[in-house]
Amino acid sequence: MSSRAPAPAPEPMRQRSARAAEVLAAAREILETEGSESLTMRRLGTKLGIQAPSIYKHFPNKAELELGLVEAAMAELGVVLHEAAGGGTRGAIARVLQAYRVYCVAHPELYRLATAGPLRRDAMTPELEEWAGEPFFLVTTDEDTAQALWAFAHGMVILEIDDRFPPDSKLDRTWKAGAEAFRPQARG
Amino acid sequence: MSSRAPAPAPEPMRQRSARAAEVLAAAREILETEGSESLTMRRLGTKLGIQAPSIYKHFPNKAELELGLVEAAMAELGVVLHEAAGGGTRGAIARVLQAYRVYCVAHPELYRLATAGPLRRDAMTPELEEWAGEPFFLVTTDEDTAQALWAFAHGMVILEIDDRFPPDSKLDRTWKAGAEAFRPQARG
DNA sequence: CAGTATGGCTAACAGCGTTAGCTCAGTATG
DNA sequence: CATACTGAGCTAACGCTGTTAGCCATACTG
Repeated sequence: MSSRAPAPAPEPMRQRSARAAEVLAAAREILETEGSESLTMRRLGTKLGIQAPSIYKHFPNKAELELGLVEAAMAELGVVLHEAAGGGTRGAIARVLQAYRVYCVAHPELYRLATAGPLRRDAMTPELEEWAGEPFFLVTTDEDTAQALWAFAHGMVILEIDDRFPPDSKLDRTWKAGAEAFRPQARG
Repeated sequence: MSSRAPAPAPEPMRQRSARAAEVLAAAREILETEGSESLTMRRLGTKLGIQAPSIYKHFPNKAELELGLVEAAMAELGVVLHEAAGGGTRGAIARVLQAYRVYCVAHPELYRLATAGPLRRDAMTPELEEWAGEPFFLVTTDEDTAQALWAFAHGMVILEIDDRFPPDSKLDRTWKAGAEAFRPQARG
């Protein structure tokens, strides 16, 4: 079905202290501008005008801090995808794929952090993941196809980000081929 | 076209000293049985009955050692895929996908190592990557679809390995939905 | 005013990849 | 045979990482 639940609101972000939010913002800036290898506790401390151990007054460990970044990324991506999924069934799959690509390629380090390795569902805001992925279900006819479409999108993005495709690849065409394959009706 | 080059032989592996091969084998065993976090120079040295710095007599650095593992994985995967692609066009896509899934899920740590982050093409055996991916071209009608199919397969595998799908997912059905979507003819 | 939380600090630890420099066995060469 | 060289091990150490312990000042709060 193309209409499921009425998009159950983006989930209230886990509330953090003002200083913790600053830490998170600084971490995000380091990650996005200098890469994941530069996101160290000491580097982060320097950016905040603080010593590294002081960060532990705001986050119990680095994993928890990264989890904050991941949640933010998933929330943002969810918004983008829901916007793309809304507004008519006509070409909805292509729109969602396009939105997915644009957001993820614009935030490669964040996306890699969010999708590398196992997901710590226990520690995450419940149902945030589910909500963010919902648009894929909204634009497909069944949930198997929705998951397959998501896998395609993720594969494309991560391979594009990591520069894994052959150097002369025309990725616009690859995305189009994928969107075509998943189009509900017979293809041309 | 479904018939391209006649599968240009699996590439001769870069020749290494006997001891280097032993190091590589030990590294692989650690990686596959204990996980990537356990693959440290000191742990590897212990397994070989050697001190960590001695490993540098055989490999210039850890990255080069890992690259050896990646090459081995790609060669093995290439063989598996070529076997699956051969033997008739009937259901070839499904067979290649199945082979991809079986091999990668059986070697999750190796696969993650091989596909995480940018690929160092300069240091790799030339065309090994191309050859390993060739089966996707052999079973599709055009190269855009081939790349899209590969992206789907990679997305599925990496998400499955990292346990990223919702807990109750029936992944057999998801794979089937993907194979169905990429089937050359109109779908049922 | 006393007490307690907040948020900094320094010193330090274990583990990581890696380098420098030594040694010793085996082989090849004069 | 003696010499030199090369391969492959060793220890000590460096700089980096995340993290802990313990100390101290400031600022609310009863």
